[in-house]
Amino acid sequence: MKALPKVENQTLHARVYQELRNAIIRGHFAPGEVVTIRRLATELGTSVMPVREAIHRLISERAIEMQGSRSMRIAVLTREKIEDLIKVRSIIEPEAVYLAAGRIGEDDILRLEVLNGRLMRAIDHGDVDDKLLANRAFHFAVYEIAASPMLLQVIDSLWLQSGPYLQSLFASADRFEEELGTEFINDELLEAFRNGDASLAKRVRERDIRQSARWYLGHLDE
Amino acid sequence: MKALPKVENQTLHARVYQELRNAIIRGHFAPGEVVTIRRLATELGTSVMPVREAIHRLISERAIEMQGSRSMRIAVLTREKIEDLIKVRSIIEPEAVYLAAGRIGEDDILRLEVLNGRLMRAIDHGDVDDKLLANRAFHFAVYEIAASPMLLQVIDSLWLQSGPYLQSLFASADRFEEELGTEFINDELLEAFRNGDASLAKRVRERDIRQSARWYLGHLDE
DNA sequence: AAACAAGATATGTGATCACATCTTCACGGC
DNA sequence: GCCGTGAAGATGTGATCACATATCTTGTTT
Repeated sequence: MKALPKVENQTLHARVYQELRNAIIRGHFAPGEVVTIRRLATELGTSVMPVREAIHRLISERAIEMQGSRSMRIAVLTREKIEDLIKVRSIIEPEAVYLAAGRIGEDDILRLEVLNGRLMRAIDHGDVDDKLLANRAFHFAVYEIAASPMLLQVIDSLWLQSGPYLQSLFASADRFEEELGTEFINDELLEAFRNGDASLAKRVRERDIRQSARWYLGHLDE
Repeated sequence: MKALPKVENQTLHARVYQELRNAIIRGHFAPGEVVTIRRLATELGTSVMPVREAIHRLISERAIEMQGSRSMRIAVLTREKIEDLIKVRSIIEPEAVYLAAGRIGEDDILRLEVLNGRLMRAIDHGDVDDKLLANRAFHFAVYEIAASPMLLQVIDSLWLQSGPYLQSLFASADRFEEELGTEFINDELLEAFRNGDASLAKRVRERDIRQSARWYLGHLDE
C-alpha cells in the first residue's frame, strides 16, 4: 500500500471514507491486502471510530470483503467476478450513453473533447494514476449528461468494484493499444454524439467495454 | 412507526441494519419520519453504536437522508425521484428477466408458479405487508435465476429505494387492479418463460414496471 | 401580544475502555 | 523431530463518556 494523505475537513468518517475509496479506485491497495481498523486509524491519525464506519460502508459496497469474523481485506476480483461485472456494466453503461446522447449539447461536447484530450495526453506520457483519473473523468462526464442520479449512483458503485480491474487494464495499456489499435478510442463516441446518433453511441460504448474485457481476460493467465 | 421486533443474533449492527431495512421496505416508517440514533437504540434495546453503523449504511444506500448536520429522516420520494427510479428500473430489471429466461429450467418455473400463487392469494386476502413480501419474493426469485450477483445487488438497492413507492402502490392495489385489469399480471411472464421467449419476457416486465408507475404517478395528486 | 434572545435540551460525532474470540508462536511431550 | 497445547497478543464489536453545535423552550422586552 502506498502512503495515504492525511485527512482534513467535514466529518471525519466521511473523509476517511473518501480517502479509502479513492485509494482503492486508484489501485493504491493491492487486491487481497489485509486491512485492520487500528492500523488504518494510526496511519490516518484518527481513532478507530471513523475508520470503522468507513470500512463498514466499503464492505457494504463490496470494495472490502470480510474474510472470517476478524479479518478484512481489499476485495479480490476473480475471473468470475470480473465477467459478471463486465456483463452488468455492458448492460447499464451503454444505456447511460444512450440517454446522454439524447440530451447532449454543444457545450457538453466541447467539455468532453477537453477531457478526452487530457485522457489522450495521460495515456501518452502519464502514469497509471493519471490515466485512471482522466478516464474516469471523461466517462463520468458523459454519464452525468444522462441526468439520472440513480443511474449515476449505480455506475459509480460498479466502477468502485471495478477498481482493481481497471488498474490492471491501464497498467498494461501500452500493450493493449498496440495490439488492438485503440489510440483514438473515444473519437468514435464523440463523433456519434456530434451526429446525434444515440444508438451508435450506445453500441460503441458497449463494444469498448466488451473489447477491453475480452483482451484483459485473454491475457489474465500471463 | 410500528413496533420493531427485538434483534437476536450475528453482530448487533448487522441485525439492526436488517431490521431497519426490512422495516423500511415494508413501509413501517412513514416517508420523512425523523429518526434519531438514541431513540432507535432505546427501542431496539441496544446502545447507540450498532444503530449508528446501521443508519450510516442506510444513508449510503439512500434509504435514509441527512437533513442538516443533526437531523436524519426516512427518505422522501419526490415525483422526480420516482420517475428517475422507474427509468432506471425499467432499464435494468427487464434485462435481468431476459438473462433469467435464458437460463430458466422446469424446476425454476414450478417454483415461480408457487410463488406467484402466494402473491395472488396475498393480493386477494392479504394485507399490504403480505402483498409486498410475496411480490418481492416472486420477482427476486426470477432475478436470482439470472445468476448475476452484481445485477442482483443493483436491483436490491433499487428496490430498497423504491420501498415507499411500492408500499403506496400496493396499498391502493385494489383500485389499481380494478382500473387496469391486471389480476393475472405475472401469467404472461410465466408463459413467456415456458415458451423460452426471452425477448417477450423482457418486454412484459418492462411494460409492467412502466404501467404501474404511470398509473401511480397519474393518481399522485389525489 | 408578538418578536427576539438566552438558557436548556437533544443529537451526531469522536475517543476510550472492556471484552470475547481469533490468531500466532513458542515450549514441551510423545 | 513432529505435533499438539496453552499463553500472549491482536482484532472487531459494543458500551460509555465528552463535546461541539443544532434545536427547542422560555422568559423578557418593546
